[in-house]
Order: sequence, then C-alpha cells, then structure tokens
Amino acid sequence: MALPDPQEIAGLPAHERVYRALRARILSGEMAPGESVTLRGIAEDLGVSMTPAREAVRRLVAERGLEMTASGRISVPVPGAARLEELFRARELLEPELAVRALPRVNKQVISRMKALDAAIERCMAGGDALGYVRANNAFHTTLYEQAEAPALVALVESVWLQTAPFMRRIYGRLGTAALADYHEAALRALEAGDARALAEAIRQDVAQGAALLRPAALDQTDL
Amino acid sequence: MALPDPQEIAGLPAHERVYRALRARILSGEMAPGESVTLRGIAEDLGVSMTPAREAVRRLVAERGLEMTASGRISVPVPGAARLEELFRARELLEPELAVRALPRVNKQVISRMKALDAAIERCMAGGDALGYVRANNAFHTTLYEQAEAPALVALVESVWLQTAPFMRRIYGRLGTAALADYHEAALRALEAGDARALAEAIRQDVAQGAALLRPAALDQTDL
DNA sequence: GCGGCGCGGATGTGATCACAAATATCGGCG
DNA sequence: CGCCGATATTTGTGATCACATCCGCGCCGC
Repeated sequence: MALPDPQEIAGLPAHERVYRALRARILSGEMAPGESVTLRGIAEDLGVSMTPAREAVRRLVAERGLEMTASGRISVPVPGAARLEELFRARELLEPELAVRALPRVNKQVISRMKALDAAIERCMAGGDALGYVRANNAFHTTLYEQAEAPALVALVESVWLQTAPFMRRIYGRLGTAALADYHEAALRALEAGDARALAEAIRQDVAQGAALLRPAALDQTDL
Repeated sequence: MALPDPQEIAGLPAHERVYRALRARILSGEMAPGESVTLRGIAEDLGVSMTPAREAVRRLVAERGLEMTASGRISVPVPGAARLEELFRARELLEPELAVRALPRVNKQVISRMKALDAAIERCMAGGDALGYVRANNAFHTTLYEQAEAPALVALVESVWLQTAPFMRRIYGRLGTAALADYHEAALRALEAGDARALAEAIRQDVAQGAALLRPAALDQTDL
C-alpha cells in the first residue's frame, strides 16, 4: 500500500528489498556464522529507516536464517553438530521428493541449464571461487526443484537451506581434500533417462555427501 | 529492551504476545480459511499499537500461517487441493522421522499423557467438540515429537501444521461418516513395544488418513 | 595488579504520525 | 434499473521519537 519512495528499484516495498538483500547475503555465505548485525546498521546500509529493517529481520528470524538473543541482539546462528544433522536429514527427506516431482516436467532446456550450472560449479572449484561455488550449487538444485511446481515443499527446503548456508562456504575448503563422487552428474543422467528412483537416490546422496563433509567441521568447533 | 507496559502477562514483548495469540487462533481453527484481518483490528483487539501487530503478522506470513495480497491485505490462506496434498506429503515424510527419534526417549509418563490425550480425542469426537478435538489431536502429536529433541525438524513440521490447521476443523464433520482405523492406538502400542518401524508406519498412516479425509473437502471448493 | 562498580553509548521496542494506494460507498447518467 | 465514476473511508507503509535495557569500558578500592 505504499511505495512512496521515488527511486524504487522495482516497485518493491522497502522491507522486501531489505529482506532479499539480507537473505542473499546469508545464502551466499557472505555473513559468517556468529556474525552480529544491528537494525540501525542494516537500515543505514540499505538507506531505509529502522522499521522496514526490523520487519525484514523478524521475517528472517522466523525462517531461522537469523536469530535473536533474549535481549534482542541479532546474529547469524551458529548451529551445533546436532542441529546440522537434523537439517541435513530434513534435506534428505524432502529434496528427493521434490526431484521426483520435478522429473516429469523437466525438458531439454532445463537440463542444459543444469549442465551449465554443473560446469560452473566445477569451474569454481578449480578456480578457487568459493562464493561462486555456493551460488552455482544453490542454483543447480533450485533450477530442478522449481520445476516440481510444489511451492509449499520448496518453501520448506529453502528454510532449511537458509540455516545451512552459512556453513556451505566452509565445506568448500574440504572439497579438494576428499575424493567426491559426482552425484550431480548422476542426477543429470537419471533426468535424461527419466529414472525417478535413480534421481531420488542421486539427490539423496548428494545431500548426504554434503552432510558428511560438514560433520568434521561441526565437531572441531564443538557446540554453539 | 522494553517491557514498558505495566500489566505484562509474563514479561513477553508485545509482538510476541500478539504472535502467540494469532498463532493459537489459527492452529485451533478459530480463524476460518479466507477470513481477513487488519493490523488496526489486531492491535486494538490485543491492546497494542500497530507496530507489534505488524511484526507478528509478518512473522506469521513468513511461516505461511497468514498471507498477504500484493496490495498488503492480510487473510488466512485458502490452500487449493494441490497445496494441501504437498503439505500432507511433507508431514508424511517428516513426522515418522520425528516419531522414530522420539521413541528411545519416551518414558512411561509420556505414554500415559498421550493415552490421556487420545482418550480426550475420542471424547471430543463423541461429544461433538470440534475445537477440543483439534487441540487434543495437536497435543497428541506435539507431546510425542517434542521428545525427539529435534527443534529444527519440529519447527518445519509446525510450519506445515500452521498451514493445514484451518482445515482440520472441517475434517471434523467427516469423522463420524467414515470408518477410521485408530492409528493413534497403533502408535501407542508401537511405543510400548519399542518398535520403530511400526511406529513410523502408524504415524505415516495417521497423517495419510487425515489427508484422505481432506481431499474431497478440497475438491468441492475447487481452487482458492 | 585485579576485580567489581558505575557510567555512557549502543540497541531493540513500541507509539504516533503523515502518506499513498486500495477498497467501499454512493450518486448520477444512460 | 443497472452500470460507471467520483469521493470518502479503510488500510498498510515507513519515518521519527522517547524509552528501557544491555553491553563495554574505564575507574576506584582493595
């Protein structure tokens, strides 16, 4: 009901712009786990008042992409090992379902987009571009899942991603050290073959592999 | 940081009280699907200003317990059949996992509490108490899942519940008409026997049965 | 040298206000 | 009698402000 500001990027309300900006920062790993932010800082950063900043923060807190202490201090959550295990388990349960639902709706164009993203992922791995890697990996999965036309399920998965994202960047350092099976390629083969069972299994293993990489990282910083 | 109001129920911030009040109304089915609310109405209702009302609403919108039109009007969502199918599928995937995780931590006291709730459920069914039925059914599941000590998974499930809750009351009218298998009792037996497989299956079927009851209801009002 | 105390800045909360857009209401015209 | 347009009301948005609390830091006493 109010886009009073003249230079509005795309007719979006201020709180929505703030939300998207913060969300993107979290998902791409720009914000480190444990990092704290302030309403006034966000507001000044994005050129708005505290009110829309607060709404955006509260929305992200509801989605558990940010957390607030009892006294109201805002920070990026630092999930313990147990929490991360839960989150990856949720991904294991939900993402194969999304992949299978997407399967019948996936056309050649989507597959080629996914292949391009997979190539970009390997390029980022080789070139040492951690941020690009995280973004391309997100895009690979998102591209597939949005074909499922299951917004409620996608929303659940995105909430989980928001919580695991700050750690994906840390995984990156371990990518070179471990010999990784390429489940993305397996998923692409299953997509082209129309094999639902194989697709579900490839996605599940891709998630499980991510979880396995994260586990030692979570351990060495104990809890919280 | 600010509990300026004298008669504060429990030291909770105003926006938190508003959030809980609205959430309870939605979960218990007091608010009908499609019903619309206004910030000023909520604020006046609960004796606060618009600011905390807005924050609570935005939080609930983030959790999809409320929705906002493009122009900002607030209403209780009316999920179409496809959306409901997604939500119940998510419950089928997530709730058995929670039940299995709870199993080793469930003691006699919890079981007897669940038995009492199950008895209350049947009492409400017999007595025609729709609201009591919804609440007792929620409590039955919640009592089990909170034993799992898996807050991230519980949060996901609760988000789904928030979206399906407005329809649970409609289910109620169909409870008498269909012959229902008592999966709650099956779950309780599995709990006492320590049988994880049977427990997961009982919970899955309980959810599936709810979904089956809802399906014709969703159909006769087509979409939205 | 060290620990507790107090003060000042920083921070979230909530109320109020002006404003713009959407919706509802009502009167006039065909 | 019905439909359309103008106006009034309703409603969400965002800025600003006062306030209570919390955190950090330096100072004083032991």
